[in-house]
Amino acid sequence: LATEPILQVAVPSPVRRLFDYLPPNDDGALRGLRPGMRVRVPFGGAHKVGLILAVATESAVPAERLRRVVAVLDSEPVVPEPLLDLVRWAAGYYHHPPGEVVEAVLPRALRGGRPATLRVPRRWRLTASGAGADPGALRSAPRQAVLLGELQASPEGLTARQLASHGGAWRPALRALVARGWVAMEEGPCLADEHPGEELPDPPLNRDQGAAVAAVLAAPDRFQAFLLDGVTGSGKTEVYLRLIREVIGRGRQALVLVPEIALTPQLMARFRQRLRVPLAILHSGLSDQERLCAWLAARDGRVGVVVGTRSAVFVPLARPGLFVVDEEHDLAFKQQDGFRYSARDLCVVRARSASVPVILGTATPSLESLYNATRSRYRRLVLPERAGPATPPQVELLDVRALPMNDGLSPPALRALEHALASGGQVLVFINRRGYAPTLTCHQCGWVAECHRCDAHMVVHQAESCLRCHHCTAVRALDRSCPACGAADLRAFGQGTERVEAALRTRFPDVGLVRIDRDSTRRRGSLERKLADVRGGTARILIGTQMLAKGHHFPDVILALVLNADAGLYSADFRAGERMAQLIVQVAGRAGRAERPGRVLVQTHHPQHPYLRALILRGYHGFCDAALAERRAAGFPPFAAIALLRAEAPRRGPPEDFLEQARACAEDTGCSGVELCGPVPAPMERRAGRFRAQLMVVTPLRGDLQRLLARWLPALERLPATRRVRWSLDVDPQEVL
DNA sequence: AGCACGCCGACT
DNA sequence: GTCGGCGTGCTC
Repeated sequence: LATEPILQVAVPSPVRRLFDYLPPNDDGALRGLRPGMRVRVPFGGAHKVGLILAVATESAVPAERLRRVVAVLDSEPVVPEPLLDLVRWAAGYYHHPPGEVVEAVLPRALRGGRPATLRVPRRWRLTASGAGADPGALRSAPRQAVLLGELQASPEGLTARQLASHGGAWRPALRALVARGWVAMEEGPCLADEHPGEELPDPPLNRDQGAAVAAVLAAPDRFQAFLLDGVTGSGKTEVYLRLIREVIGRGRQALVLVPEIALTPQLMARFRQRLRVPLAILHSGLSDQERLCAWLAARDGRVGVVVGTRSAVFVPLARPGLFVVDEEHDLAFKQQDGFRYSARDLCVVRARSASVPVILGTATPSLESLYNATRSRYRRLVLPERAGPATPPQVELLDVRALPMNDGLSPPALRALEHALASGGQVLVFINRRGYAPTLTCHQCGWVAECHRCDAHMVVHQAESCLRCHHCTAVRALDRSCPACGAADLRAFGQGTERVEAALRTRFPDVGLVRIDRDSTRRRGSLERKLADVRGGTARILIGTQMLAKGHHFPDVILALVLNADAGLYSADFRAGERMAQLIVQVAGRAGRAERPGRVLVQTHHPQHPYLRALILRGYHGFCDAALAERRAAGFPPFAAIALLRAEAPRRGPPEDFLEQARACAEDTGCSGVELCGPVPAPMERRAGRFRAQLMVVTPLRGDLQRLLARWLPALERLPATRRVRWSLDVDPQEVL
């Protein structure tokens, strides 16, 4: 039949295109085949579950090669149209196979082709008022009375199946009990309790907060991106809360993205106290069913707010009203493998197509966002003051050149530490390296413990008595004598959190101390326990990696020491300086309150470095001015758009061959305004046993980059050399390593 | 990515 | 004589 529709399907495969199929043979299947429905299709030898992205009237594929859909898996689209738009946009922008983009969007529970319904049955249980209800009020409603009695006997709630097993027309009675407010339906563990006992009163907004709220509410039905640039403690969350409540009041939903799971509970707790709507959490720690539950609830408009990490940017929303990206500068919003999307950037794209505001909040804006604000693409809202009675900490450089160092601590740093402890305060020691020491070396022959699979040193982990590679999974026993010369004179060089902890325990044996890093918080609940020790005052010295710099506030910390800031100054990655500045400011933001302003000491061997000087003398925005001037001069982002083509293989040759051919392909496209850098070996060429190389594409104009990529990728895919490497394209890479 | 097909070495 | 190596090509 000439009139048969052609279904353009995204099939899970690394191929950068859609596949055309004919509708299934069974009768009636033609009715309403629409984009967003899942279909089972023959693909190669097997069957796969794909998603219809478009329905066309004709195909470029010869009719004899078209195959038929085996089954249509949904009677209604599972993915609503606005989210399909995001899929199409993202697949185009990131030049990623649409089938893999769909995999990122669809909850795992829907990828296998099972019906888009929860297997966790709904339950009904008594509410607080239902538990205290007087059964006498139900004298004229015997069914309700029976039902109430059954529910009273089952505090964990009853499912529809359980209720039906008692026979009779239970549904009207149940509906009546729900209407009385005595019984509530429950979806499952992913949805937070629907109604908190009491809504806390609003704290007053200060002038800047009020202005920020008013600015966003001035046009709630129009797309506008706001950069909420507020120092730590300035009350950004309160601004989000007020806006979210307005949005909910208008019957709309809000999506709030946070960089990591650890930050969701505190934000949820706060939202729960203040918002009388069902909330959903979405992060990688959920089970498939919990995730599906939250996803469906958001899609069907049954929750007012979704709080989630990176992948939550793909949650469908029935009535979006506001998007919030908290800590927008955080690297965690960029997926670092596979489909390398930026959740922050996609959030802005979503807001634009939904015609609603998006707020990017942070104390340390990324240079991209700051630049967007100066170009008026974003509107900047500033919260310059801490909301409570706190004063910003004083940041000072500590020139440690030629000073005798004790386990990474200089004498002035130790004196400051002693002084702070003596005056009854807490101290935070920040060192961005876990383990005991980054190097183990033989003092007799110079042998260094290296990873067999990476171009990296093994890190000494004293507590586990082992050597670990921080770039792959390699672990081995700590050598007792030198494997090269046999001498029993191995020494650990450099410092990690574990060593600083040991040194400070020896020096301050009577002072409570906690170490917070990935190693010491691996066990469930241990982070919470440590944070409780800090808040309760039993721990007065906190040592940790950047885990410590995120989210938590420690009001009794009156001194923060940054031990190794220099790592960010001379890195191969042009963003390293920006990350260092953000980290220092974030660490500084953890400390101090009004009566005890905090002090931050940054140890450095480069006190004259322009980045550090700008940061100390003129604050974070002073640093940004300096860094932006340098980026402009170098022609780097945000003054250019870049993409990185990476390749890796077990041997050294193939990645460079492939990238060399890729470079030739790029030149053959004849695109102008494009600069190709490389191919060059990655800064750590061998990692986990694989050799890595990269080719960077730089264009002053973003449009030129997209034009090039659109022509380049099809040519790249045809290159025979792709067979011998694993390759990937990273548009807007965050780590150029 | 999988999975086919296809052309050259060590085994029953 | 075959089982099987992984090089190349395709998936509507």
